[in-house]
Amino acid sequence: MARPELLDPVLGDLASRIRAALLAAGLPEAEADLERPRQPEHGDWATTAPLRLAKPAKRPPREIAQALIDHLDLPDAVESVEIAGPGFVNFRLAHRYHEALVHRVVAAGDDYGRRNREQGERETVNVEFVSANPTGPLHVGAGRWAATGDAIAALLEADGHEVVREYYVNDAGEQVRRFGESVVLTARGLPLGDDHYRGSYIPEVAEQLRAEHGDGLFEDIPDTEIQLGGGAEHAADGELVEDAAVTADPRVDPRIGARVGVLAVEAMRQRIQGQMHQLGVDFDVWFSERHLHDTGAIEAVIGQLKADGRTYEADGATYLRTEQFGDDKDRVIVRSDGRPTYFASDLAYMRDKWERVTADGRSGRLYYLLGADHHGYVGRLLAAAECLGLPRDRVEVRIGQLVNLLRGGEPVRMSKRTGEMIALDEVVDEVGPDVTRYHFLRQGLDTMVDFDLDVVAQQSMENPVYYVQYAHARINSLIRTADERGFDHGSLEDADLTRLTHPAELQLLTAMAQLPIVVDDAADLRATQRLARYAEELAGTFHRFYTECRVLVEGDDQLGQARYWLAVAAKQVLVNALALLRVTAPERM
RNA sequence: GCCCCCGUAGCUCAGUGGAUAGAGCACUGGCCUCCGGAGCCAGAAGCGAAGGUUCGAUUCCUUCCGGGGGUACCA
Repeated sequence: MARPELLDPVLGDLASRIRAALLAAGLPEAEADLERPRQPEHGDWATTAPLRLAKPAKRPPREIAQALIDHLDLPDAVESVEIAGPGFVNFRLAHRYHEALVHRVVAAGDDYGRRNREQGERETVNVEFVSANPTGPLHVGAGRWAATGDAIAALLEADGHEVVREYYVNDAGEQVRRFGESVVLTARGLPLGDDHYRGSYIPEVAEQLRAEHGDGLFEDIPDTEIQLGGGAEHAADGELVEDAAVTADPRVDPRIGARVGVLAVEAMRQRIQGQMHQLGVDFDVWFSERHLHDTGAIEAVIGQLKADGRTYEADGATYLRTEQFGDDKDRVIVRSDGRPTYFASDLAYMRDKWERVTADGRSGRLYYLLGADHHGYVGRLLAAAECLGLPRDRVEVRIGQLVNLLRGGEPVRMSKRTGEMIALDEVVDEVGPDVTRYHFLRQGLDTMVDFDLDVVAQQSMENPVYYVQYAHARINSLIRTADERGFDHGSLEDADLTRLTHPAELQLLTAMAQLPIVVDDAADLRATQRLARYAEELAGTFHRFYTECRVLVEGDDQLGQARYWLAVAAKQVLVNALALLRVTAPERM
């Protein structure tokens, strides 16, 4: 639950006065909640304290409400108070509150809506998202995690926390060698096996590596000359070769497959980084799984878990006792042949992240954003956190439903096996980054999203992002026109904001006042759609204001100036909301 | 079998226990020679079903119905 009283000094003042009044009236202690009534006629803010107190105080709610009002020392910023319905107490803000808001917004500028936290209340949050395997380009679905993870990170930052945006690169394991084999076979012009990766990007990677390393890269070479992973002896590469005993394609020397795989994976990772950047998403950390192998972090965490008595041996394998922490069953971390599982990497990775976010005594938090296809991981990740001794409430795993890619209402088949797919960058090229991001951000994570290329490509109200951007472009046009006509807007200090009395003006002001609360709320719930819907609402109130209230009015400069500054402030709020969604605010469109 | 998500207007979706459940699309009808009509105003239309908790349930719990997804010593 958002706490408006913490974000707005006026509301904070009101809340404490309510608490004082309840106390003075001899009522039991209660939260002085403030919420916004649905109906505008019910005022700007309301408290439900009397309804909550009815039972403990054994008095009717309306009577309590009256007692509250009788003892309430009404602040200047509140114009009126009344009892309504079963026992709500409604407050209407005085006009000076709205006037002060314009000054607040303009003074705060880009910081309006952002919150400062004391050191003790600030968390360092590691937000891990996308983390798709670098064995192929990203598809549209990854765009959802990219847009959402990035916006949640931005919201947490605005809410006063420190954030690290992180991508976990699965650049170790058998899939790397298999990916390498696919590239080698393609480079040699040989047919691929059933287990190989396909798709037009494979020949592209083969060509790129050929250009960078020469043809010899794909040829089998004598044992004495082989070098793994750019010369260094990588444990991961050693494992790759060992794994190959069972699963390798006989046509490709596993050492060649592994070596090419490592290079191909890095090439793919760079393309993914480019895809992310194109969407406006730039990660702070690209964390290599290989790094965990190289540094012995995996063995270390296994050793620690064994020492802590979290494991047991069965059938020659090592199991982690995750079931006692809510997982469906205990999980293997070391296979019977001695190789660690991916889950073991996950454990080492989690420990590494936790050490980073809690370094220097900071208050850390781990946030995982996963697709519904990984929902089975939630239980084991949370159990893993407990096995590692991490506080459970500091590890958050959120699941988002998947994306359906459509064209003209028909599903676009995507199959990794046949390689038939439309990559994320192709989609973004077609419809643009703003539309792509916004389309994902305005819907909750629990809802499955249809991404219809034909619909999304339309520049109409099928895409509310244009509605919001248009409001911004309109304000700019307004300011431009005022300039061209030599309109004297004066200074904000001299503007007579008491002239802003039209209902459309008051609605706009009221909407503008909500941004800090919406940000807090959305950050708290990790719900980007809150912010997107708010931006639409704000744009709507501006459009109505624009239609009903002329700014460049003839013969009333004072009114024009007041409205001019209102528009300037509204633009700032719009810009700030769009910035958090990482959607551009165009001057013209 | 077990687990997760969803079911709100004709369609796509908001709505974290509060008062008369909101937008967009689609449909119908309007918008003064004037700052951008990608806009504004008006109309009609809805919480899958049944129980329970609560002063109060679209929201929390149970069951049922309907739709989507997940269930490895895979990666």
